[in-house]
Amino acid sequence: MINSTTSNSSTTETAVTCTNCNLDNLCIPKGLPRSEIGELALLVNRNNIRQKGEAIYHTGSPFRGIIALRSGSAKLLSFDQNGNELVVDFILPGELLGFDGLSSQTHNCTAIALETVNYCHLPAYKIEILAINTPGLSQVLLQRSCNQFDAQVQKMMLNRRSAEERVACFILHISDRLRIRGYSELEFRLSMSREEIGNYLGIAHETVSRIIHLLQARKLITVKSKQLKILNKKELFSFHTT
Amino acid sequence: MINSTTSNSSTTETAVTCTNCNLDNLCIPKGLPRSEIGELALLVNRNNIRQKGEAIYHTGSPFRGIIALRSGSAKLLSFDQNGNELVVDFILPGELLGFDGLSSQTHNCTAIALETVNYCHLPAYKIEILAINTPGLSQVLLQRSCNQFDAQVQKMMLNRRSAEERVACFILHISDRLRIRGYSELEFRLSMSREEIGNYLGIAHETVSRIIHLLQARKLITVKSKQLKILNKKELFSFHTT
DNA sequence: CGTTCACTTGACCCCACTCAATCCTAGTGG
DNA sequence: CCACTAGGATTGAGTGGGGTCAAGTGAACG
Repeated sequence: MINSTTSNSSTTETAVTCTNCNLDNLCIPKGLPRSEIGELALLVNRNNIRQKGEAIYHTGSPFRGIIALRSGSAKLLSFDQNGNELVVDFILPGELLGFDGLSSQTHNCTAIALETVNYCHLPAYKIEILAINTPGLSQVLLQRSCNQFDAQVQKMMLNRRSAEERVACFILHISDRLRIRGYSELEFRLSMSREEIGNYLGIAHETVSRIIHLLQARKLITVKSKQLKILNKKELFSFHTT
Repeated sequence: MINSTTSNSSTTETAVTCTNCNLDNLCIPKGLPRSEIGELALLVNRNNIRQKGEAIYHTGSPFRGIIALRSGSAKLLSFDQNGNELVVDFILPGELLGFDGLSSQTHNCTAIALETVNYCHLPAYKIEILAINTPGLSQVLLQRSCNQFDAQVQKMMLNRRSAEERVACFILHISDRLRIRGYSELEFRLSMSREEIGNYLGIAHETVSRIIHLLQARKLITVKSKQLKILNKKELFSFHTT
Protein backbone atom coordinates (compact mmCIF):
# COMPACT_ATOMS: atom_id res chain seq x y z
CA MET A 1 0.00 0.00 0.00
CA ILE A 2 2.80 2.31 0.85
CA ASN A 3 4.36 1.28 -2.42
CA SER A 4 2.81 2.85 -5.46
CA THR A 5 3.66 -0.05 -7.74
CA THR A 6 0.59 -2.22 -7.71
CA SER A 7 0.14 -5.21 -10.02
CA ASN A 8 -1.11 -4.57 -13.53
CA SER A 9 2.16 -5.57 -15.13
CA SER A 10 0.35 -8.66 -16.41
CA THR A 11 -2.76 -8.84 -18.57
CA THR A 12 -4.59 -5.53 -18.45
CA GLU A 13 -1.65 -3.30 -19.27
CA THR A 14 -3.85 -0.47 -20.46
CA ALA A 15 -5.74 -0.45 -17.19
CA VAL A 16 -3.10 1.69 -15.50
CA THR A 17 -2.86 5.08 -17.18
CA CYS A 18 -1.91 8.51 -16.00
CA THR A 19 -5.58 9.12 -15.36
CA ASN A 20 -5.87 6.55 -12.59
CA CYS A 21 -2.29 6.34 -11.37
CA ASN A 22 -2.08 7.28 -7.72
CA LEU A 23 0.74 9.66 -8.52
CA ASP A 24 -1.32 11.63 -11.01
CA ASN A 25 -1.36 14.78 -8.93
CA LEU A 26 2.40 14.72 -8.32
CA CYS A 27 3.87 13.41 -11.53
CA ILE A 28 4.05 15.00 -14.97
CA PRO A 29 0.28 15.48 -15.31
CA LYS A 30 0.05 17.77 -12.29
CA GLY A 31 -1.56 20.97 -13.42
CA LEU A 32 -2.75 19.62 -16.75
CA PRO A 33 -6.44 19.64 -17.68
CA ARG A 34 -8.10 16.22 -17.56
CA SER A 35 -8.44 16.06 -21.32
CA GLU A 36 -4.75 16.58 -21.91
CA ILE A 37 -3.80 13.93 -19.38
CA GLY A 38 -5.56 11.41 -21.58
CA GLU A 39 -3.37 12.36 -24.49
CA LEU A 40 -0.26 12.21 -22.33
CA ALA A 41 -1.21 8.77 -21.07
CA LEU A 42 -1.12 7.34 -24.57
CA LEU A 43 2.48 8.39 -25.08
CA VAL A 44 4.02 7.22 -21.83
CA ASN A 45 5.87 3.91 -21.44
CA ARG A 46 5.03 2.41 -18.09
CA ASN A 47 6.46 -0.28 -15.82
CA ASN A 48 10.15 0.05 -16.52
CA ILE A 49 12.16 -1.74 -13.85
CA ARG A 50 15.75 -1.31 -12.66
CA GLN A 51 17.38 -3.20 -9.83
CA LYS A 52 19.54 -1.62 -7.12
CA GLY A 53 22.79 -0.34 -8.57
CA GLU A 54 21.60 -0.43 -12.18
CA ALA A 55 21.67 2.71 -14.29
CA ILE A 56 18.52 4.34 -15.63
CA TYR A 57 20.69 6.34 -18.00
CA HIS A 58 24.37 7.15 -18.38
CA THR A 59 26.43 10.28 -18.82
CA GLY A 60 27.02 10.79 -22.51
CA SER A 61 24.08 8.70 -23.66
CA PRO A 62 21.53 10.41 -25.91
CA PHE A 63 18.59 12.08 -24.24
CA ARG A 64 15.68 9.68 -24.48
CA GLY A 65 13.05 11.61 -22.58
CA ILE A 66 11.73 12.55 -19.18
CA ILE A 67 11.34 9.91 -16.49
CA ALA A 68 8.93 9.77 -13.56
CA LEU A 69 9.74 7.45 -10.65
CA ARG A 70 6.73 5.47 -9.50
CA SER A 71 8.49 3.59 -6.72
CA GLY A 72 11.99 3.25 -5.34
CA SER A 73 14.65 5.93 -5.27
CA ALA A 74 17.66 6.92 -7.30
CA LYS A 75 20.74 9.10 -7.24
CA LEU A 76 21.80 11.52 -9.93
CA LEU A 77 25.56 11.61 -10.46
CA SER A 78 28.04 13.74 -12.29
CA PHE A 79 31.75 13.08 -12.70
CA ASP A 80 34.71 15.45 -12.57
CA GLN A 81 37.85 15.27 -14.76
CA ASN A 82 39.37 12.63 -12.50
CA GLY A 83 36.27 10.47 -12.57
CA ASN A 84 35.24 11.31 -9.02
CA GLU A 85 31.54 10.94 -8.38
CA LEU A 86 29.49 13.97 -7.43
CA VAL A 87 26.03 13.21 -6.09
CA VAL A 88 23.91 15.90 -7.71
CA ASP A 89 20.57 14.86 -6.27
CA PHE A 90 18.46 12.09 -4.85
CA ILE A 91 15.17 11.27 -6.55
CA LEU A 92 12.19 9.97 -4.59
CA PRO A 93 8.96 8.35 -5.84
CA GLY A 94 6.75 10.71 -7.82
CA GLU A 95 9.67 12.92 -8.77
CA LEU A 96 10.97 13.55 -12.28
CA LEU A 97 14.43 13.17 -13.73
CA GLY A 98 16.17 13.45 -17.05
CA PHE A 99 16.34 17.22 -17.42
CA ASP A 100 20.12 17.05 -17.48
CA GLY A 101 19.93 15.79 -21.06
CA LEU A 102 17.28 18.02 -22.51
CA SER A 103 19.39 21.01 -23.43
CA SER A 104 22.24 19.29 -25.27
CA GLN A 105 20.28 16.15 -26.16
CA THR A 106 22.98 14.23 -24.30
CA HIS A 107 22.86 13.35 -20.64
CA ASN A 108 25.59 14.90 -18.55
CA CYS A 109 24.52 13.01 -15.50
CA THR A 110 24.12 9.33 -14.67
CA ALA A 111 21.05 8.09 -12.83
CA ILE A 112 21.49 5.00 -10.64
CA ALA A 113 18.77 3.10 -8.78
CA LEU A 114 19.38 3.06 -5.01
CA GLU A 115 16.86 0.24 -4.69
CA THR A 116 14.50 -1.46 -7.13
CA VAL A 117 12.71 1.24 -9.07
CA ASN A 118 9.63 1.28 -11.29
CA TYR A 119 9.35 4.24 -13.59
CA CYS A 120 7.35 5.77 -16.44
CA HIS A 121 9.08 7.16 -19.46
CA LEU A 122 7.95 10.00 -21.73
CA PRO A 123 10.06 9.62 -24.89
CA ALA A 124 11.85 12.66 -26.23
CA TYR A 125 10.30 12.73 -29.68
CA LYS A 126 6.88 12.51 -28.14
CA ILE A 127 7.59 15.62 -26.13
CA GLU A 128 7.73 17.50 -29.40
CA ILE A 129 4.48 15.95 -30.58
CA LEU A 130 2.88 16.97 -27.31
CA ALA A 131 4.31 20.45 -27.59
CA ILE A 132 2.16 20.93 -30.66
CA ASN A 133 -1.02 19.06 -29.71
CA THR A 134 -0.93 19.80 -26.02
CA PRO A 135 0.52 23.26 -25.39
CA GLY A 136 -0.15 22.87 -21.68
CA LEU A 137 2.44 20.17 -21.41
CA SER A 138 5.33 22.33 -22.54
CA GLN A 139 4.37 24.79 -19.86
CA VAL A 140 4.26 22.07 -17.22
CA LEU A 141 7.65 20.72 -18.21
CA LEU A 142 9.10 24.21 -18.22
CA GLN A 143 7.70 24.76 -14.75
CA ARG A 144 9.18 21.51 -13.48
CA SER A 145 12.49 22.36 -14.96
CA CYS A 146 12.48 25.75 -13.26
CA ASN A 147 11.43 24.08 -10.03
CA GLN A 148 14.73 22.32 -10.09
CA PHE A 149 16.38 25.70 -10.30
CA ASP A 150 14.61 26.76 -7.11
CA ALA A 151 15.82 23.60 -5.43
CA GLN A 152 19.37 24.38 -6.49
CA VAL A 153 19.18 27.74 -4.75
CA GLN A 154 18.20 25.98 -1.54
CA LYS A 155 21.13 23.66 -2.05
CA MET A 156 23.51 26.60 -2.42
CA MET A 157 22.19 28.01 0.84
CA LEU A 158 23.14 24.79 2.57
CA ASN A 159 26.73 25.16 1.40
CA ARG A 160 27.08 28.25 3.60
CA ARG A 161 26.10 26.31 6.73
CA SER A 162 27.96 24.08 9.16
CA ALA A 163 28.12 20.33 8.68
CA GLU A 164 25.64 19.93 11.54
CA GLU A 165 23.07 22.17 9.89
CA ARG A 166 23.52 20.42 6.57
CA VAL A 167 22.71 17.02 7.97
CA ALA A 168 19.72 18.33 9.94
CA CYS A 169 18.35 20.10 6.88
CA PHE A 170 18.98 17.05 4.74
CA ILE A 171 16.89 14.86 7.04
CA LEU A 172 14.09 17.43 7.16
CA HIS A 173 14.16 17.83 3.40
CA ILE A 174 13.80 14.12 2.77
CA SER A 175 11.06 13.99 5.42
CA ASP A 176 9.18 16.77 3.73
CA ARG A 177 9.38 15.26 0.28
CA LEU A 178 8.16 11.92 1.60
CA ARG A 179 5.27 13.62 3.41
CA ILE A 180 4.14 15.28 0.20
CA ARG A 181 4.17 11.86 -1.48
CA GLY A 182 1.99 10.44 1.30
CA TYR A 183 4.63 8.50 3.21
CA SER A 184 5.36 8.80 6.93
CA GLU A 185 7.31 11.97 7.57
CA LEU A 186 8.68 10.91 10.94
CA GLU A 187 9.93 7.40 10.24
CA PHE A 188 11.55 6.26 7.03
CA ARG A 189 14.46 4.44 5.46
CA LEU A 190 17.46 6.31 4.11
CA SER A 191 18.11 4.36 0.93
CA MET A 192 21.49 6.00 0.38
CA SER A 193 24.80 5.32 2.16
CA ARG A 194 26.59 7.71 4.52
CA GLU A 195 29.15 8.10 1.79
CA GLU A 196 26.48 9.26 -0.67
CA ILE A 197 24.93 11.62 1.86
CA GLY A 198 28.34 13.13 2.59
CA ASN A 199 29.12 13.47 -1.09
CA TYR A 200 25.77 15.18 -1.69
CA LEU A 201 26.21 17.55 1.27
CA GLY A 202 29.85 18.27 0.57
CA ILE A 203 31.20 16.76 3.81
CA ALA A 204 33.19 13.64 4.63
CA HIS A 205 31.24 10.49 5.41
CA GLU A 206 32.96 10.31 8.78
CA THR A 207 31.46 13.69 9.57
CA VAL A 208 28.01 12.44 8.61
CA SER A 209 28.44 9.59 11.06
CA ARG A 210 29.63 11.85 13.83
CA ILE A 211 26.74 14.25 13.40
CA ILE A 212 24.12 11.54 13.24
CA HIS A 213 25.63 10.32 16.49
CA LEU A 214 25.38 13.83 17.91
CA LEU A 215 21.76 14.29 16.89
CA GLN A 216 20.94 10.98 18.53
CA ALA A 217 22.73 12.00 21.72
CA ARG A 218 20.52 15.09 21.79
CA LYS A 219 17.43 12.92 21.38
CA LEU A 220 16.40 14.63 18.15
CA ILE A 221 16.44 11.42 16.11
CA THR A 222 17.08 7.70 16.43
CA VAL A 223 18.89 5.74 13.75
CA LYS A 224 19.25 1.99 13.34
CA SER A 225 21.50 1.51 10.33
CA LYS A 226 19.36 2.98 7.55
CA GLN A 227 16.08 3.25 9.48
CA LEU A 228 15.52 6.76 10.77
CA LYS A 229 12.97 8.18 13.22
CA ILE A 230 12.53 11.86 13.96
CA LEU A 231 11.87 12.42 17.67
CA ASN A 232 11.89 16.20 17.91
CA LYS A 233 11.12 17.75 14.58
CA LYS A 234 10.71 21.20 16.08
CA GLU A 235 14.19 21.40 17.51
CA LEU A 236 15.69 19.71 14.47
CA PHE A 237 14.03 22.40 12.44
CA SER A 238 15.63 25.12 14.56
CA PHE A 239 18.78 24.55 12.54
CA HIS A 240 16.98 26.22 9.66
CA THR A 241 16.71 29.47 11.56
CA THR A 242 20.08 29.36 13.29
CA MET B 1 31.44 48.61 -30.49
CA ILE B 2 32.26 46.31 -27.69
CA ASN B 3 28.99 47.34 -26.14
CA SER B 4 25.94 45.80 -27.72
CA THR B 5 23.68 48.74 -26.93
CA THR B 6 23.82 50.92 -30.00
CA SER B 7 21.58 53.93 -30.52
CA ASN B 8 18.07 53.34 -31.80
CA SER B 9 16.44 54.31 -28.55
CA SER B 10 15.18 57.41 -30.35
CA THR B 11 13.03 57.61 -33.46
CA THR B 12 13.16 54.35 -35.33
CA GLU B 13 12.24 52.10 -32.45
CA THR B 14 11.06 49.29 -34.67
CA ALA B 15 14.33 49.28 -36.56
CA VAL B 16 15.98 47.12 -33.91
CA THR B 17 14.26 43.77 -33.67
CA CYS B 18 15.38 40.32 -32.72
CA THR B 19 16.07 39.71 -36.39
CA ASN B 20 18.87 42.26 -36.63
CA CYS B 21 20.03 42.46 -33.03
CA ASN B 22 23.68 41.50 -32.75
CA LEU B 23 22.80 39.12 -29.95
CA ASP B 24 20.33 37.17 -32.05
CA ASN B 25 22.37 34.01 -32.09
CA LEU B 26 22.94 34.05 -28.33
CA CYS B 27 19.71 35.38 -26.90
CA ILE B 28 16.26 33.82 -26.77
CA PRO B 29 15.96 33.34 -30.56
CA LYS B 30 18.98 31.06 -30.75
CA GLY B 31 17.85 27.85 -32.39
CA LEU B 32 14.53 29.23 -33.62
CA PRO B 33 13.66 29.22 -37.31
CA ARG B 34 13.82 32.65 -38.95
CA SER B 35 10.06 32.84 -39.35
CA GLU B 36 9.43 32.33 -35.66
CA ILE B 37 11.97 34.95 -34.67
CA GLY B 38 9.81 37.50 -36.45
CA GLU B 39 6.86 36.57 -34.31
CA LEU B 40 8.98 36.68 -31.17
CA ALA B 41 10.31 40.11 -32.08
CA LEU B 42 6.81 41.57 -32.06
CA LEU B 43 6.23 40.51 -28.48
CA VAL B 44 9.47 41.66 -26.87
CA ASN B 45 9.87 44.97 -25.01
CA ARG B 46 13.25 46.45 -25.81
CA ASN B 47 15.51 49.11 -24.33
CA ASN B 48 14.75 48.79 -20.65
CA ILE B 49 17.41 50.54 -18.58
CA ARG B 50 18.55 50.09 -14.98
CA GLN B 51 21.39 51.95 -13.28
CA LYS B 52 24.04 50.34 -11.11
CA GLY B 53 22.54 49.05 -7.87
CA GLU B 54 18.95 49.19 -9.12
CA ALA B 55 16.79 46.07 -9.10
CA ILE B 56 15.48 44.46 -12.28
CA TYR B 57 13.06 42.47 -10.15
CA HIS B 58 12.62 41.65 -6.48
CA THR B 59 12.14 38.49 -4.46
CA GLY B 60 8.42 38.01 -3.92
CA SER B 61 7.35 40.13 -6.86
CA PRO B 62 5.11 38.45 -9.43
CA PHE B 63 6.81 36.79 -12.37
CA ARG B 64 6.63 39.19 -15.29
CA GLY B 65 8.56 37.27 -17.89
CA ILE B 66 11.96 36.30 -19.16
CA ILE B 67 14.68 38.93 -19.50
CA ALA B 68 17.64 39.05 -21.87
CA LEU B 69 20.56 41.34 -21.00
CA ARG B 70 21.78 43.31 -24.00
CA SER B 71 24.54 45.17 -22.19
CA GLY B 72 25.87 45.49 -18.66
CA SER B 73 25.88 42.79 -16.03
CA ALA B 74 23.79 41.81 -13.04
CA LYS B 75 23.81 39.60 -9.97
CA LEU B 76 21.07 37.20 -8.96
CA LEU B 77 20.48 37.10 -5.21
CA SER B 78 18.59 34.98 -2.77
CA PHE B 79 18.15 35.62 0.95
CA ASP B 80 18.23 33.23 3.88
CA GLN B 81 16.02 33.41 7.00
CA ASN B 82 18.27 36.03 8.57
CA GLY B 83 18.25 38.20 5.47
CA ASN B 84 21.81 37.34 4.48
CA GLU B 85 22.50 37.72 0.79
CA LEU B 86 23.45 34.70 -1.25
CA VAL B 87 24.84 35.47 -4.69
CA VAL B 88 23.22 32.79 -6.84
CA ASP B 89 24.71 33.85 -10.15
CA PHE B 90 26.19 36.61 -12.23
CA ILE B 91 24.54 37.43 -15.55
CA LEU B 92 26.56 38.74 -18.50
CA PRO B 93 25.38 40.39 -21.74
CA GLY B 94 23.39 38.07 -23.97
CA GLU B 95 22.39 35.85 -21.09
CA LEU B 96 18.86 35.24 -19.84
CA LEU B 97 17.37 35.64 -16.38
CA GLY B 98 14.02 35.37 -14.70
CA PHE B 99 13.62 31.60 -14.56
CA ASP B 100 13.49 31.78 -10.77
CA GLY B 101 9.94 33.05 -11.02
CA LEU B 102 8.51 30.83 -13.70
CA SER B 103 7.53 27.85 -11.63
CA SER B 104 5.67 29.55 -8.79
CA GLN B 105 4.82 32.71 -10.74
CA THR B 106 6.65 34.61 -7.99
CA HIS B 107 10.34 35.45 -8.06
CA ASN B 108 12.38 33.88 -5.31
CA CYS B 109 15.45 35.76 -6.33
CA THR B 110 16.33 39.43 -6.69
CA ALA B 111 18.20 40.66 -9.74
CA ILE B 112 20.43 43.73 -9.25
CA ALA B 113 22.35 45.63 -11.93
CA LEU B 114 26.11 45.62 -11.27
CA GLU B 115 26.49 48.46 -13.77
CA THR B 116 24.10 50.21 -16.13
CA VAL B 117 22.15 47.53 -17.99
CA ASN B 118 19.98 47.51 -21.09
CA TYR B 119 17.65 44.57 -21.43
CA CYS B 120 14.83 43.07 -23.47
CA HIS B 121 11.77 41.69 -21.78
CA LEU B 122 9.49 38.88 -22.97
CA PRO B 123 6.30 39.27 -20.90
CA ALA B 124 4.93 36.22 -19.14
CA TYR B 125 1.48 36.19 -20.71
CA LYS B 126 3.06 36.40 -24.13
CA ILE B 127 5.03 33.27 -23.42
CA GLU B 128 1.75 31.40 -23.30
CA ILE B 129 0.63 32.97 -26.56
CA LEU B 130 3.89 31.93 -28.12
CA ALA B 131 3.58 28.45 -26.71
CA ILE B 132 0.50 28.00 -28.89
CA ASN B 133 1.49 29.89 -32.05
CA THR B 134 5.19 29.13 -31.92
CA PRO B 135 5.77 25.66 -30.49
CA GLY B 136 9.48 26.02 -31.13
CA LEU B 137 9.75 28.71 -28.51
CA SER B 138 8.56 26.55 -25.65
CA GLN B 139 11.24 24.08 -26.60
CA VAL B 140 13.88 26.77 -26.67
CA LEU B 141 12.88 28.13 -23.28
CA LEU B 142 12.81 24.63 -21.86
CA GLN B 143 16.30 24.07 -23.22
CA ARG B 144 17.56 27.31 -21.71
CA SER B 145 16.05 26.44 -18.40
CA CYS B 146 17.72 23.04 -18.44
CA ASN B 147 20.97 24.71 -19.45
CA GLN B 148 20.89 26.46 -16.13
CA PHE B 149 20.64 23.07 -14.51
CA ASP B 150 23.83 22.00 -16.23
CA ALA B 151 25.52 25.15 -14.98
CA GLN B 152 24.41 24.35 -11.45
CA VAL B 153 26.11 20.98 -11.64
CA GLN B 154 29.34 22.73 -12.58
CA LYS B 155 28.82 25.03 -9.62
CA MET B 156 28.40 22.07 -7.27
CA MET B 157 31.66 20.64 -8.56
CA LEU B 158 33.41 23.85 -7.57
CA ASN B 159 32.21 23.46 -4.00
CA ARG B 160 34.35 20.36 -3.64
CA ARG B 161 37.50 22.26 -4.57
CA SER B 162 39.94 24.44 -2.65
CA ALA B 163 39.52 28.21 -2.48
CA GLU B 164 42.40 28.59 -4.92
CA GLU B 165 40.78 26.36 -7.52
CA ARG B 166 37.46 28.14 -7.10
CA VAL B 167 38.90 31.53 -7.88
CA ALA B 168 40.89 30.21 -10.84
CA CYS B 169 37.83 28.48 -12.27
CA PHE B 170 35.71 31.56 -11.63
CA ILE B 171 38.07 33.73 -13.69
CA LEU B 172 38.19 31.18 -16.50
CA HIS B 173 34.43 30.80 -16.47
CA ILE B 174 33.84 34.52 -16.83
CA SER B 175 36.51 34.65 -19.52
CA ASP B 176 34.83 31.88 -21.44
CA ARG B 177 31.39 33.42 -21.28
CA LEU B 178 32.77 36.75 -22.48
CA ARG B 179 34.60 35.05 -25.34
CA ILE B 180 31.37 33.41 -26.53
CA ARG B 181 29.77 36.86 -26.50
CA GLY B 182 32.55 38.26 -28.63
CA TYR B 183 34.45 40.18 -25.98
CA SER B 184 38.14 39.81 -25.18
CA GLU B 185 38.72 36.64 -23.25
CA LEU B 186 42.09 37.67 -21.83
CA GLU B 187 41.42 41.17 -20.59
CA PHE B 188 38.20 42.35 -19.00
CA ARG B 189 36.61 44.16 -16.08
CA LEU B 190 35.22 42.29 -13.10
CA SER B 191 32.07 44.28 -12.48
CA MET B 192 31.46 42.63 -9.11
CA SER B 193 33.22 43.28 -5.78
CA ARG B 194 35.51 40.85 -3.96
CA GLU B 195 32.74 40.47 -1.42
CA GLU B 196 30.30 39.37 -4.14
CA ILE B 197 32.84 36.99 -5.68
CA GLY B 198 33.50 35.45 -2.29
CA ASN B 199 29.80 35.14 -1.55
CA TYR B 200 29.24 33.47 -4.90
CA LEU B 201 32.16 31.06 -4.46
CA GLY B 202 31.40 30.32 -0.83
CA ILE B 203 34.63 31.78 0.55
CA ALA B 204 35.49 34.89 2.58
CA HIS B 205 36.30 38.05 0.65
CA GLU B 206 39.68 38.20 2.38
CA THR B 207 40.43 34.80 0.90
CA VAL B 208 39.52 36.07 -2.56
CA SER B 209 42.01 38.91 -2.11
CA ARG B 210 44.73 36.62 -0.88
CA ILE B 211 44.30 34.23 -3.79
CA ILE B 212 44.21 36.97 -6.40
CA HIS B 213 47.45 38.16 -4.87
CA LEU B 214 48.85 34.64 -5.09
CA LEU B 215 47.86 34.20 -8.73
CA GLN B 216 49.54 37.50 -9.53
CA ALA B 217 52.70 36.45 -7.69
CA ARG B 218 52.76 33.37 -9.90
CA LYS B 219 52.41 35.55 -13.00
CA LEU B 220 49.19 33.86 -14.07
CA ILE B 221 47.18 37.09 -14.04
CA THR B 222 47.53 40.80 -13.38
CA VAL B 223 44.85 42.78 -11.59
CA LYS B 224 44.47 46.53 -11.24
CA SER B 225 41.46 47.04 -9.01
CA LYS B 226 38.68 45.60 -11.17
CA GLN B 227 40.63 45.32 -14.41
CA LEU B 228 41.89 41.79 -14.99
CA LYS B 229 44.34 40.36 -17.51
CA ILE B 230 45.05 36.68 -17.96
CA LEU B 231 48.77 36.09 -18.59
CA ASN B 232 48.98 32.32 -18.56
CA LYS B 233 45.65 30.78 -19.39
CA LYS B 234 47.12 27.33 -19.80
CA GLU B 235 48.49 27.12 -16.30
CA LEU B 236 45.47 28.82 -14.83
CA PHE B 237 43.42 26.15 -16.52
CA SER B 238 45.52 23.43 -14.92
CA PHE B 239 43.47 23.99 -11.77
CA HIS B 240 40.61 22.36 -13.62
CA THR B 241 42.47 19.11 -13.91
CA THR B 242 44.17 19.18 -10.54
C1' DC C 1 31.83 -19.11 8.87
C1' DG C 2 34.74 -16.11 6.65
C1' DT C 3 35.04 -12.17 3.68
C1' DT C 4 33.78 -7.80 2.42
C1' DC C 5 32.09 -3.47 2.70
C1' DA C 6 29.68 0.04 5.27
C1' DC C 7 29.81 2.39 9.34
C1' DT C 8 31.85 4.23 13.56
C1' DT C 9 35.19 6.34 16.46
C1' DG C 10 39.60 8.50 17.62
C1' DA C 11 43.86 11.46 16.85
C1' DC C 12 45.94 14.87 14.48
C1' DC C 13 46.43 18.70 11.43
C1' DC C 14 45.56 22.17 7.92
C1' DC C 15 42.80 25.31 5.23
C1' DA C 16 40.17 28.93 5.37
C1' DC C 17 37.46 31.81 8.68
C1' DT C 18 37.34 35.65 11.92
C1' DC C 19 38.91 39.73 13.80
C1' DA C 20 41.55 43.71 13.34
C1' DA C 21 44.56 47.12 11.36
C1' DT C 22 45.88 49.46 7.35
C1' DC C 23 45.88 50.84 2.73
C1' DC C 24 43.52 52.34 -1.61
C1' DT C 25 40.34 54.51 -4.51
C1' DA C 26 36.44 56.91 -6.01
C1' DG C 27 33.48 60.32 -4.94
C1' DT C 28 32.37 64.87 -2.60
C1' DG C 29 32.75 69.43 -1.32
C1' DG C 30 35.45 73.49 -0.45
C1' DC D 1 43.04 71.39 -7.44
C1' DC D 2 43.40 69.36 -3.13
C1' DA D 3 41.67 67.69 1.41
C1' DC D 4 38.41 64.72 3.40
C1' DT D 5 35.61 60.72 3.80
C1' DA D 6 33.55 56.18 3.28
C1' DG D 7 33.59 51.85 1.57
C1' DG D 8 36.28 48.49 -0.74
C1' DA D 9 40.50 45.94 -0.77
C1' DT D 10 44.54 44.17 1.31
C1' DT D 11 47.37 42.08 4.72
C1' DG D 12 48.47 39.87 9.18
C1' DA D 13 47.71 36.87 13.38
C1' DG D 14 45.33 33.50 15.64
C1' DT D 15 41.95 29.75 15.83
C1' DG D 16 38.74 26.10 15.05
C1' DG D 17 35.69 23.16 12.09
C1' DG D 18 36.00 19.59 9.53
C1' DG D 19 39.24 16.86 6.58
C1' DT D 20 42.45 12.92 6.43
C1' DC D 21 44.30 8.79 8.04
C1' DA D 22 43.92 4.79 10.59
C1' DA D 23 41.99 1.35 13.51
C1' DG D 24 38.13 -0.98 15.15
C1' DT D 25 33.23 -2.64 14.91
C1' DG D 26 29.24 -4.37 12.81
C1' DA D 27 26.26 -6.46 9.47
C1' DA D 28 25.14 -8.63 5.04
C1' DC D 29 25.93 -12.18 1.95
C1' DG D 30 27.84 -16.17 -0.38
